[in-house]
Amino acid sequence: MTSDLDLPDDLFLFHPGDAEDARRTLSFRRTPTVLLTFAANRFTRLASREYQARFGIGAMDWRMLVMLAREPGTGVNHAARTIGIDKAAVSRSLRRLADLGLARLDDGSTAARGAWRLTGQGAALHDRILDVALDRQSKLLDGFTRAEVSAFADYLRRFLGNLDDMAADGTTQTNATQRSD
Amino acid sequence: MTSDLDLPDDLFLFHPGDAEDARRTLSFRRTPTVLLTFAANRFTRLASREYQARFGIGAMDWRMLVMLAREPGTGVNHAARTIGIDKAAVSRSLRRLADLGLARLDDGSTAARGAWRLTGQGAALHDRILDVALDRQSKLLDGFTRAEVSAFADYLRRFLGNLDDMAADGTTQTNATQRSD
DNA sequence: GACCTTGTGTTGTCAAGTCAACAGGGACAG
DNA sequence: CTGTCCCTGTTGACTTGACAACACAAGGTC
Repeated sequence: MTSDLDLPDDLFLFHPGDAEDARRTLSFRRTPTVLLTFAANRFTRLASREYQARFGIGAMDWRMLVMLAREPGTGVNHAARTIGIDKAAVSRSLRRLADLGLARLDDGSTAARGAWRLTGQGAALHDRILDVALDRQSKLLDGFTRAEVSAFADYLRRFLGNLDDMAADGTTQTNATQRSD
Repeated sequence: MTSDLDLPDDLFLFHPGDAEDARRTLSFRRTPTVLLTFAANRFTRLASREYQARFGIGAMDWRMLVMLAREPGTGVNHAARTIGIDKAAVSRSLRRLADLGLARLDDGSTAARGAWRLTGQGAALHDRILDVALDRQSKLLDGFTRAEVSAFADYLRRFLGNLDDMAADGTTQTNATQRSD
């Protein structure tokens, strides 16, 4: 609990300089949660548009491709918990991917416990988009040293951990996101 | 352009260990854009739910309260550019806030160029939520030193800057988010 | 003053994701 | 074997934000 000592609220507040009738409120430039939200929204929107235009799938479907590339045989629930979105959205995304011929159910899998994997076509598309995604990311991390990138990722992981703690406090059901590798 | 030298793609890749049929793809733990998206999605969802339950407004409306607290007399377009979301969403949010008696148009402002500000009730609600928001954020930054928080914010700002550059490259219209304070 | 241009705000439509309710299969106790 | 419980996945209703098209006022030019 170092935060109470080291992080006075004042650090994050915007103080109306020449006053008029502005109020004491959040600083946009110094408040991590604000910056985080801005950055993620803009990033997702841009990526979604580009992937849709170039490859015909959205950002959500791309995430599912990665998920299936990483863990063939994944089910809806596991995927939803891993990437932290609703299982309904996952279910619909998988249906889209199946319709496009990019993913399929394992032969032995029932409707109740589906095991999904990429088709050959899906794997090929995944590899193509992966190149683009890495290129985009390298542009977005332009100017970062390797150590800074590591620190950035470390901060985000810790933030996510605290987020899981907070979510676990609020609800009985432990719905915390699973993260591996 | 240090990134090309310092950031080999390999840094971000997940390598299937015991192989089976997993593919080379993005690492979830080490890829900043992935972590960023996860963190922001989960944060917004949790915050939205809590604010809705406790105060009857969503995360979007809360952002507008902050915007109006910071710059009374703001118009739809300026607000949309500042907080980086669509002006249509801003327009509808302002209507909601007006219906709730939390915001109002300046007396002298026309429909075409509206100047919005908080009502007394809106200002009071803003101050109440601000306390909650600061408390939430302090929980989420638990374990961070002051220096780390600064570095975190700095990375996010730089990321956002690169994002704006990328968006500017893609489109003629310079739609970059304005950030002040 | 009439015209054009520009910027602002509103609205219709669509896609995406969440929540809640439900269907259906497995596992397990008796 | 059978009933119960739990877990998984699907679907419908709803909310939110994005995109695009439009209406409209303001300002400048001739």
